[in-house]
Amino acid sequence: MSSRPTLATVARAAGVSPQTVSNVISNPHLVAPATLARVQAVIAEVDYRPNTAARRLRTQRSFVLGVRMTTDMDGISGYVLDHFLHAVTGSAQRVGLSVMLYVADDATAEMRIWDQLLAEGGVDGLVLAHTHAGDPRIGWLTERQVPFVAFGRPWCDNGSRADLGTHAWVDVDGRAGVRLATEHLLAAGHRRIAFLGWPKGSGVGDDRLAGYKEALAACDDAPQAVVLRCDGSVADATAQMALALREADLTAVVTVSDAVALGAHAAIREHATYDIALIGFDNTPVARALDISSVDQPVAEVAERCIELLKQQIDTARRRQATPETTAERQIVVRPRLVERSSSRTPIPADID
Amino acid sequence: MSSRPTLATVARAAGVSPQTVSNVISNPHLVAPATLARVQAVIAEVDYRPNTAARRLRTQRSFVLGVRMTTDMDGISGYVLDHFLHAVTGSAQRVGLSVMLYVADDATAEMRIWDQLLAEGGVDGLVLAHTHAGDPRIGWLTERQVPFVAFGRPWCDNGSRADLGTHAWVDVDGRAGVRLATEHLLAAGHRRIAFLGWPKGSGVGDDRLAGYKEALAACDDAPQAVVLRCDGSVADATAQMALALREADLTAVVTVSDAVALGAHAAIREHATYDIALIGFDNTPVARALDISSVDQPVAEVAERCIELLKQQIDTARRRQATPETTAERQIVVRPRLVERSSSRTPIPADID
DNA sequence: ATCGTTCATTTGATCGTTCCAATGTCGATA
DNA sequence: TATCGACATTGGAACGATCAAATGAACGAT
Repeated sequence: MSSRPTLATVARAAGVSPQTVSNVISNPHLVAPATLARVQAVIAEVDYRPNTAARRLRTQRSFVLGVRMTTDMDGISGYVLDHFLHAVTGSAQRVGLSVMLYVADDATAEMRIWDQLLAEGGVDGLVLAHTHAGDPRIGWLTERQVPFVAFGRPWCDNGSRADLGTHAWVDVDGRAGVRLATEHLLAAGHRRIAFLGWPKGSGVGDDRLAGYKEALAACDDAPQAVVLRCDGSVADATAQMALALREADLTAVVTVSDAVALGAHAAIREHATYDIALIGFDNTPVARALDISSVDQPVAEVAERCIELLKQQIDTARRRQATPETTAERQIVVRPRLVERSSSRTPIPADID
Repeated sequence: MSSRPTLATVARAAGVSPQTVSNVISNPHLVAPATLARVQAVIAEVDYRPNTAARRLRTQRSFVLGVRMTTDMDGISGYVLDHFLHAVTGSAQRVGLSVMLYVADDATAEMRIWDQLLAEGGVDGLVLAHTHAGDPRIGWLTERQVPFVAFGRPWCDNGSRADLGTHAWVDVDGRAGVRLATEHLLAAGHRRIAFLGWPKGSGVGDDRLAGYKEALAACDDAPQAVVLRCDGSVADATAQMALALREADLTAVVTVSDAVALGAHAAIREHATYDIALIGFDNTPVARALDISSVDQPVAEVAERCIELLKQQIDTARRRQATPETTAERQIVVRPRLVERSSSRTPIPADID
């Protein structure tokens, strides 16, 4: 009934003290080369693995990140968060951290859970998503000096974009993404391009819309902007798109999301007399399935950056230093890319324009 | 600079020994009512929380479950696993366990990670998905007596259904689900119902197909079975459905998945001269968005059962008893339900039949 | 009055690691 | 030769809880 080897076991076998074995594992540079090799050989031979519970107790660190498990009822866009979570787990794993999930019904419940996790020493840091300006959670974490990073800027949902906070976040440049999509259509010769977005006032939605306008403004021909809006659901997207098809002579549409693109797709199939180019946003399986071009969020890169920022905070917080980086260095925007599919390669009708 | 209170702190304040405080928390029934109340008052007052690292070190348990984070490239069906993960996290949380994620590229990598997690004392048990007959992982875990439970039966993918293993699993009765869907259509008067499934040989797919056949066989009118197959992709589903529409006079279709339903939906919209009833499987956001009826997998219940089974194993494994339950008691099948939407309420054309 | 039980509580050891400070060794410098 | 500093290693304590066994008190049975 031999139980797992411990530091002491290895130490005895290698003829050194437990502390030296500990150093071999955590601070190899403190150990003389010859000793290092010998101890490492013993470690390999007896298949020693450090006990994380003991390490956590002694170091007062958990090496664990907390992430809230959400299920967007909207669903189609939940895909992005799902992939983000996957990427975060991978990135964390690579730097010796692990990801622990929790669920909470609302912000209050979430803070209650944090309180517990932090008090019990369950987590060293947190990864957030869906932050908004004035989000109580941000203040809560900041006050308590809890290391955390958010996926997404804390947009103001009233339309203003004053305060992007001082906390660490990583976001995808939605404006650049939509601009990319619009420019792609312009380059293909389209001159009657609509943008089908969300209601005015959503930070993310307005940002993406801005990208559309920028692209048009930068175009020599200066085509007229056609801004359509829907509530974000597939059904309403279909309705609004159908309506627009009756009134305007469009050759292309850029949508604020793939859910909306799906709705637009249906309307086009049903009501358009000729094929209309379509580009969505998020590059979800639905877009892939229906061969709809879409703007792809580089979630893997976002995740990698998040973990970097978080690890920095955790490491410096431990040494009780003030965080040295400036706010700007802790707020990162990454560029999305356009995934071209057949939906944006439709021929432009000759009799239009 | 007051750090968090410990057992000793509380013990001193309450005038008892640390062990008594420990009992108040973990075994209240061992403590006299008066003492219990007094200690609990102190605990509340100083806001004491037990340190998990210390508990884990002493008890040699982690109270953590490992779950592999996957991202189905198929995507649309990834939705089910996503919700399952959410539910598992919630159920675990409710019984004092937490969920830790890890990623792995293949079964070998996964076992390597397990080896590490188990050796380091990182997890007490595992939750698996996507098991199949002869899955090397099942043997690996069984040999090492690691508590685990799987979502889904370990189907044989060669068509036989001999061995469902002796390990614990919870699955959704796909056959019953499709039978439910088919019966619903039969009750509505449909007599020309097709089933659009996956290629022969997939355990899950064949099981669902069996439900279709059962329903038809149980019907007095005994309509003819029309079994269509596609590779599971949206595109191929569209193609196969379009083909079938040209050859057979169908009034309704049941599909093996929502991805396939999406494809069928497109084909119907494009090629059918009259509206054809449609029922999918998985009740994903896509089905909801397009108002397609679908068979809903009760993932919350599956998760709850999984956690129950797992907790049992963990608790008994710790006491080094042989697991008392029989295999049958550790293999649970739960029934899905049909979510009716407009896609299955289409009128039946009069000139057919 | 003594003994044996049960119940409530305490004592002391232990889980496996890392922190902190001390020790010993060596070569370089004065 | 004595002193210093840099380096390699060690000893002892501590992290905060629980286990296992011992103690003490209360109480009915003998």
